[in-house]
Amino acid sequence: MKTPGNSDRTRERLLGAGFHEINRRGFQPASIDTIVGEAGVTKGALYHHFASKQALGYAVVDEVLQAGLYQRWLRPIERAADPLDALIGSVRKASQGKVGPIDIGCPINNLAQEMSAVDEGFRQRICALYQRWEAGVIRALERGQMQARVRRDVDVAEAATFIVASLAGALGLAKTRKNGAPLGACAAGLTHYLEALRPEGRRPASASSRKV
Amino acid sequence: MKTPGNSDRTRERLLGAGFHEINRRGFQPASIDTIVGEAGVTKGALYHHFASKQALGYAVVDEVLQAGLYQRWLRPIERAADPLDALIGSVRKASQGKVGPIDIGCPINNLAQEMSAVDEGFRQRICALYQRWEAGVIRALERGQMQARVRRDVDVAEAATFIVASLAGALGLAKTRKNGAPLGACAAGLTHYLEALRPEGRRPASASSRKV
Amino acid sequence: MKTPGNSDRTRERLLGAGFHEINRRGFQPASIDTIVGEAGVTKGALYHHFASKQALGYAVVDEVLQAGLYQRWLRPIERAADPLDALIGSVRKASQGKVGPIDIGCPINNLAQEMSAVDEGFRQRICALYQRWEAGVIRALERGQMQARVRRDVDVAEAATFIVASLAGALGLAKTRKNGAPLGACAAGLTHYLEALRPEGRRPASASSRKV
Amino acid sequence: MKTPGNSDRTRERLLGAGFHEINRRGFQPASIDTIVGEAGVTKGALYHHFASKQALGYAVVDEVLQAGLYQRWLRPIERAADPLDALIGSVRKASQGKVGPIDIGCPINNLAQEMSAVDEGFRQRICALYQRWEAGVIRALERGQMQARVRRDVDVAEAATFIVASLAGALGLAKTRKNGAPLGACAAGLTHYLEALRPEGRRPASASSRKV
DNA sequence: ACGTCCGGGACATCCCGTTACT
DNA sequence: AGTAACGGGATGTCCCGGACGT
Repeated sequence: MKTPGNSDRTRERLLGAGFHEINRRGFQPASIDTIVGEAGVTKGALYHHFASKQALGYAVVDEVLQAGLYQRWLRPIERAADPLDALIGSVRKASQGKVGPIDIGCPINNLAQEMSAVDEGFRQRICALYQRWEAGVIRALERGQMQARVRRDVDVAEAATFIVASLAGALGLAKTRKNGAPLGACAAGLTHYLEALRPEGRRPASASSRKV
Repeated sequence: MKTPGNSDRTRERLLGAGFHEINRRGFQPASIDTIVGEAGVTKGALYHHFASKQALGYAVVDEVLQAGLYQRWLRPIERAADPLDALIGSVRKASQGKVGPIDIGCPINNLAQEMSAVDEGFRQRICALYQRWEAGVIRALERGQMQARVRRDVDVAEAATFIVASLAGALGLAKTRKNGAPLGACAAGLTHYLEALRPEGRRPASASSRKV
Repeated sequence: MKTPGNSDRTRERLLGAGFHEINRRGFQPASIDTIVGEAGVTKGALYHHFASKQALGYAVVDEVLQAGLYQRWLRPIERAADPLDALIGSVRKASQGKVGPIDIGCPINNLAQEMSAVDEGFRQRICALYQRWEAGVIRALERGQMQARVRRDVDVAEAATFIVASLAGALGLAKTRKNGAPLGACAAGLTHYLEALRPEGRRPASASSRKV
Repeated sequence: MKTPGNSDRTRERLLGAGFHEINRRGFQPASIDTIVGEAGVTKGALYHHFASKQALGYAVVDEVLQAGLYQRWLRPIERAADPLDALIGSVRKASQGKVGPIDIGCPINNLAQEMSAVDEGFRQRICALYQRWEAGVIRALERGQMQARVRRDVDVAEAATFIVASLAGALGLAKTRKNGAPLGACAAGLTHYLEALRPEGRRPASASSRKV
């Protein structure tokens, strides 16, 4: 049980349980006892791997949230033939996903609201996460520009901020509403928004006659 | 000292201190002792006015947050000649406001992220708040339709959800970033978005040539 | 049980139990649980009266140790007809006292050795205690000078420091030895020492022929 | 790296770090983790050399404190031409030494106060140390008797106890006061004390006219 | 001879809410 | 309406020592 090879596994179990608890209750109310119980280890093990609850929280942001962000939002638009459609598609998929209490909501947004004003280390790490997110969206928009689906004069950084903000906001609303409808509204809204960013000629006439 | 009528003042001091602490630390980590200390009363007084910490939190949502929402986001668009411009104006004003740690961020969003999955009573109250917000935006959009600034076939409820989501998201981003830039991006984004909602003829040609 | 009148009694029970535990184990190893158990109250009560374990420790020094010092060492020499004899008498009495684990040893010295280098607040308080002790001895020596039992040219402050140091040291030795013999040796030693402080003529010839 | 012969060096590093920590914080609050950190080894190494924290403490007393006692207090009076002057000289030297937080104070006294009533093994070891100390002083007094500087009828064991007690007490006071003055007072006091132990004729007339 | 991982348990602190009292 | 004393319990942290591997 105490073989050195188990070390990494223990660490990951703790990260997983930590992420789960932080996501369910928030970081501050998250109980160390619950986390170690869920991970199936003792507090001695936790404090061997992490210097403090804060350090565990930081590691959750740096490793778990980062990986989740990439998996769920960045990878789908990374190599898609049409990055803008892929973006909208991700949102639509999220809106139809299981409405379980965990699948819904945005862990990054949760932590951001709770910890930004309380702990500078968290704030910086979450900031970095948002920037990674925006960077991914920026790349998607730039590829859209190359495909002539987005006007060249669009401030892609600003647009990316708006897109990420509306996504985070919709995920938050969905969590409170307990259903995916806000994400659907967000997908529709972003579709309209991107429409306004298209070159003149490519604005589809059909869109204006569809009920949205 | 115990003049009659002090009761209401005590209650409001408690609500104020409660709002302040909840906004600073979150509801769960907020300490009753700190709240009563800030309000300048003792715990007995608090528990005379509120049955529990939870009841105080509910009252903060129902009274303080509701009033703040109206003041900051609903009233400006209520009787404005051009409700859509008033909406964008509010966002722009928020983006330029003092970047103090309290002025920034959205108390509703904070509580929503923290408490939605934890306490059903909070969730419902915050839901009601969001619905009031959306209702106000819906009325603005409907008046926009009457002014022929918004197409008749637009699903105003869905649009309102999108607008509120992007606002809440941008306020959250601004809190994490510690500056109002995301709100600026949101204002710009919403401007573009509303543009796509306008009737064909009224789409300003100048907008498409402006750097945004 | 929760009447306001009980407040002082609870506080004193805590001080008593705190003194007891600090004296038995030392301040740092003293357990809050043991203290409250011995006092028959709960931790809530303790932290209502004292902000921290440190604050309790400070109060023990300021109140309990101070009172004990006065009772055991200062009052006996305060109004004695012959202050020097009273001083020696106190030491002799201590050397014959019950050799229980508590009666022996010097609580002040205990705390001094443990905490002087660790906590500045303790150091200052213990310093003040020692100074009170020396002040009492100084007054005794000055009265000895007026009674022509001590030479006028003796540096009474220095002598008082030496006397207090030898007392504290002997009490410490007695604690380690688990018997009062070191105090007897101290009484004998101080007798000799004071002899050397007497005016020429008053040096008793008999003393030099006694086995000491 | 694991050259043979490193074992002893590791042991001594642990003893050194153990002594340092015990002297700084006391034995009970001393942290094994801090000790091994300071020694630059890991806990595995410590528990290979010592069965427990207690065993390390015992070894510190038996080896480090014993050596320090000999070096600082016993050797100077062992072969001195005039052992009594050498004794006083040692005290005076200590009173003028660097007033660093470590140079001052008496490690034996520290441990004695903390552990005598708590751990019988410590008590016995410290007792043995004190007895070694007294034995050294006894030999010095006996040589003083042979040099006719001390009366033959003096109880040298009792006198040695008094001298050691006053030394330990003065060292303790010096630690609390954070300066060497108590040691100066002790040197002066012991000078007077030894004066009273001299044979009649050898009592220097000059001493009684000096301001002391 | 010594490093790593981790178990079991104690520690000081804080917190919410109640009771007796004014 | 408001206060002070206090109960019962949970929290994050740390700590000693042992099991295991090299």
